[in-house]
Amino acid sequence: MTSWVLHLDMDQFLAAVEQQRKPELRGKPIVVGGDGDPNKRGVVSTASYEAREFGVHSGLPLRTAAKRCPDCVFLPVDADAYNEVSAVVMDVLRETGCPVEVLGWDEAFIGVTSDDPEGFARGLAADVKEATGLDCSVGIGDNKLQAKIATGYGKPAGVYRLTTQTWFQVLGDQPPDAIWGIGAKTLAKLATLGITTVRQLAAADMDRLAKEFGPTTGPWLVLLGNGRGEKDVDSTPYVPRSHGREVTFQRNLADWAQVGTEIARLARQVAGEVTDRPVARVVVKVRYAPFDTITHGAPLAPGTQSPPGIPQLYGEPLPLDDSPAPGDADAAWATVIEQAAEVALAKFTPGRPVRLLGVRAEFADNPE
DNA sequence: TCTGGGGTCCTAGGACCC
DNA sequence: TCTGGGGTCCTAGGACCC
Repeated sequence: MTSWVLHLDMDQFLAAVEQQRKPELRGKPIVVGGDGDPNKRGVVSTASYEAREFGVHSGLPLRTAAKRCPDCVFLPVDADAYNEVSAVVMDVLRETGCPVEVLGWDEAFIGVTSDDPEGFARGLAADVKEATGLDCSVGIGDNKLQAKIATGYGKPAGVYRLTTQTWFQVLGDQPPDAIWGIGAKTLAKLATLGITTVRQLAAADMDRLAKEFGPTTGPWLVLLGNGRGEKDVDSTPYVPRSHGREVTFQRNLADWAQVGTEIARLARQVAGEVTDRPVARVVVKVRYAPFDTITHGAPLAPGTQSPPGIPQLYGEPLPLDDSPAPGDADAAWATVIEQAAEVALAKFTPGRPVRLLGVRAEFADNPE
């Protein structure tokens, strides 16, 4: 018996969920993104395969998508619906008894020991189809990197194996951004070093890349080029490091007083959603027009870091709210987050038109 | 008509300490 | 006139991913 990493990825997940629950949309070009209005600022989250024929893909501005595909049906992102289907998919995977590491709504790694990983993968896909009615693809590899890349070759609704044995045969002549973790910037920088293929990246000098990309990233890139990666599938539940909210305005904000109002609103929203963990810092993000983005943060004072009912990490715990007016503790907590956001906002230079504002809480009890 | 919203992790520079 | 060197923590920004 050999141990494998499998990577399962739902096909055109958001679009497939919508077509599943609205049969009249099946076989049609549909786009899920933003609030479903292609005249507003927003991008495509998922396009159905029919829409992709028109050059519509994830990340494309909705307005551009509407131009390329005037007959596309545009739908808003309905997170509750996708969460529900996602939970069904992940439960099917966990029923195998294998370790399952969830990557998002529609992806997971599964650690499998088998002499027939293709058979196992096809069985999984059949179980997912039976439980949800939806197609998925499965990649098989010696590690997570290989499995993740393999899935792309399996789409749609297929199974593909990519191993150390076949790595260079499949990817050797591909550009480095064929690898998960290498994007446009790294691709361009590698090109300036004369590295334009996976094979060349694999053969590159680690010290040279360490000088160019830093002591961790440089050697890591060479390992990626060789198809090396983590094998361990970790099924322990994921612990978020931060939680935030951001908004892009349909029209840029010119008035800085309005910026303050919006930051306060976002801060109180975040406070209302952070109810069970202490917060170390609040970070405010401002995206100016046209698109340059600045962040500034402010730490929470020890003794004020925990939401109501949660012990402080340091200092005296806040008393539990047993006053005759329930909600006082919640209001105090919202004020703590709002004031930290105000301190962070004060570090910005006011004046320029603002396109996006965000507030993010960084937890104080993150692992490592 | 530019370019969402939710995140993670790494790097580099300054502060600070011994 | 000369102002080391190492370590750690904090902060802001960059790159990437779904």
